[in-house]
Order: sequence, then C-alpha cells, then structure tokens
Amino acid sequence: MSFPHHQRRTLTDRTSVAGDEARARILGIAFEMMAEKGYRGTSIAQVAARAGISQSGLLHHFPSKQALLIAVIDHRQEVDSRLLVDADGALLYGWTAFASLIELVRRDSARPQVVRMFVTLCAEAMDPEHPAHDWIQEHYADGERTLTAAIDAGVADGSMRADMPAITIARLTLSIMAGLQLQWLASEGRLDMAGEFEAYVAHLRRTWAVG
Amino acid sequence: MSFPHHQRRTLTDRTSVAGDEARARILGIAFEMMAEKGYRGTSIAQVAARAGISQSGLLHHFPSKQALLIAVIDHRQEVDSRLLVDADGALLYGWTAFASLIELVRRDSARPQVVRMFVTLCAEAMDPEHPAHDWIQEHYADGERTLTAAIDAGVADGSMRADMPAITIARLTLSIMAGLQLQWLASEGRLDMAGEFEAYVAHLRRTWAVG
DNA sequence: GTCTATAAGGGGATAGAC
DNA sequence: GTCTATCCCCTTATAGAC
Repeated sequence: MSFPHHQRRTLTDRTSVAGDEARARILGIAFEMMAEKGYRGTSIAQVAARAGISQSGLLHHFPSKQALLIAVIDHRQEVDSRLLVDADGALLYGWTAFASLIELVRRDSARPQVVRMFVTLCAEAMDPEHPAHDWIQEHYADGERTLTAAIDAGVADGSMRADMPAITIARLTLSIMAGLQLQWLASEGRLDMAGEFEAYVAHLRRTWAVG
Repeated sequence: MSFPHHQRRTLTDRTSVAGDEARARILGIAFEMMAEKGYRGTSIAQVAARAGISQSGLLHHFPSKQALLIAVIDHRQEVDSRLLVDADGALLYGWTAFASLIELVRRDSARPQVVRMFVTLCAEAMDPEHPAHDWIQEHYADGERTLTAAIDAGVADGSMRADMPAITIARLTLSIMAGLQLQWLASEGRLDMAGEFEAYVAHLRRTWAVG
C-alpha cells in the first residue's frame, strides 16, 4: 500500500503536545463518523464540530478531506497487528493460521465500529475514482496471497490435504469472514460472528485435516 | 419489505407512453449511477443530465431522491426472480436449493452492475438513518429464513445430515455468496465467482450429503 | 494552533410558465 | 410532461488575523 501524499512526522519535528492531542481527537472522531456514514457521507465540518474545533482548525492538521481519510486508514493499520503474522513477524501456517483467524474474528466481535468502517470503505472503494480504491484492491490481493501461502505450507508439512487448491480454500475462508461481517452488522449483534466462523473452521478441520 | 411512500400505478391511471419511457430511462440511469457511487454519492441532477432531462423533469416522475431509490430497489426486485422459489412459487429444498443458488451466482457473474448496486447499497444501508435500512435488514433475515427452511427440508427427507444446525449452514452459505461478490468486484473479474461457489457446494456435498 | 470570513460550487426541492 | 428560474442549505478549501 502507498499513499504518496501521506504526512508522517519525523524525529526532528517539534510540534506541541496540544497539537498532537487535537490531531488524535480529530482522527478518532473521523474514524467513528466514516464508519457510520462512509467517506462520502461524512463532512469535515461535522467532524470538526464533534471534535470541538473549527473546520479550518481541522484543515490545519489534515490539509484535505482525502488526507484525513488516509490518516484514518493508516492509523487503523498500525493499531491492528498484521494478519497471520506472529509476534516476531514470521508467517503463520497450516492450522495455526486458522487459529489466528479465529482470534481475529473474535477480537472484531468486540469492535463493531472497526468492522463497520472496513465494510463501508470496502464497498464505496469499489469505485475506481474513490481515494482508497488502490488500497482496497491491494488489501484483498494481499490477504489472498498470505492465506494461500499459509495453506500451501500446511499441505507441505502434511497436516492438510492436497485435494483442493489452496487458493480455493483461501478465497472461501476470506469470503466467509467478509460475508459474516455483513450479516453480523445487519443482524445488529444477534448473530454470533466468531461462533459461526469457528463452526466453519471446525467443519473444515473434520473434512480436510490429515489423520 | 414495505415502503409506505412508494407510488404504484393503478389500473385506472391514464399516463402517456412518452412519460413511461422517460420514467424507465431515468430508472435505468439511476440504477447504474447508484451502483457505482452509491445512493449518497449519486446526485439527481447528474442522473437527470445523463437521462437527457432537467432536474425538475426528473422530479416530476420521482418526487424526491428517496422515491427514486425506492423505485430502483423495487424494480430490481421485480426483475430478479425470487431466491429459492421455482416457477410455480413453491419453495425449493435440499440440494435442489443449492443448485438454484449456483444458478443465481452464475447469472450474477454476467451482471457486475447488479452485484455492485447490491453490495454498495448493503454497506451504506447499515446506517440506521439510511432510507433502505429496514429493507436491507429484512432482506438478510428473509434469506436466512428461506435457506434454513430449505436445508431443514433436506434433512427431513434424508438427503442431508443433521450433524450441523441448518441455520449454521445457511449463514455460511449466504456469507460465502456475499463475500465472493466483494472479492469478485475487487478483483475486477479475475476471480471466477461461480466456479468458487460451485467448489464450495461440491465440498459441502462430499462432506455433508447422506449416502 | 486556532479562529473568522469568505470564496466557489454542488446539493435537493419548489414555483410557475408553456 | 417538461422547462427555467430560484431558494436555501451544505460542501470543501483558502486568506489572513490573532
């Protein structure tokens, strides 16, 4: 992923603590509002008002609405530990990867706003003119590559069968994760997202594990 | 589903053919634009311009933007034959229902705009203030009920196992359908949506059919 | 770092002529 | 059934004072 216009603070910057606090506050509000209304449905004036600052004040920290969106996406990406990677940064593989995905879904079950932000952004970023279009395409492709590699490793070490292409399993798994998010949001919590996903992995394990 | 403000032409109406043509043209353009930019990202002025009519002319046929959205949704719902129901209106059940779903996915593979409209609308309608919020919730609930009933019938007639709750299978299946739509759109056609879904049903059949 | 003022344009919807 | 003209609000972004 690359956003060439993204501002990143360097070690030599001398900015005030008050400025940092305002920036963080704006970022949090922007995230919440974009989660609910999407990028297009959110106005920077409303974000500014909720953050207790003027619109111009906001634009001092984020020079444009697009810069604000990019900052929101980048921030979440730093907060969320990367998918399928352990503490040392090594790639998880085989059933360990699926256990990690279950953990991820369980964590998401406690953060409906995060899920909503992601779902909303995914849908509107299908438009090639949307500022996050490239990001979302790379995000999907990256997820597919990573999970496929993890499954291939599981097949290689003999814990998974080779009678179904790894990429097919990967795509089905990622589809289920995305689709469950939609159903979970639509059900307003009545659906047990983590439970349903665990049932899927359990079924996969029964029918696809070796031994 | 119910939209109390929806205008439906009665048998006693005497409206001109030219008016009907204009209405249909506006409806088609509105569908395309809302598929790409969503409801919020589409302006009635742009729809009117592309339809070769003035904004006021459009508002003569659809008194508000919301009325236009509702007409678009209703129109698609009439065009698309209902899910899991055969020509006589009887409920499909068991593996027949899954065969019907495969057909549905295959048909959708040729209509990216329809899929995009639906995905975009689903995401933005998660917002309780969105005019299609109630519709989308009912749509999800209805799909879950219908498919669960079809699976229950399959278990009852002995063609499917009873070792997994019907509703779990139904939710997983609907998740996969929705998730594959997202991946398919993001991949811009590089993914074979119908093929992936068939692979899922085949796996289900191998591991879950009786006999 | 934050503000007010303002530019410049797009949005949905209405009134009334033809 | 379609148009022009208009209203009024909201949008993003900039200029310049403090």
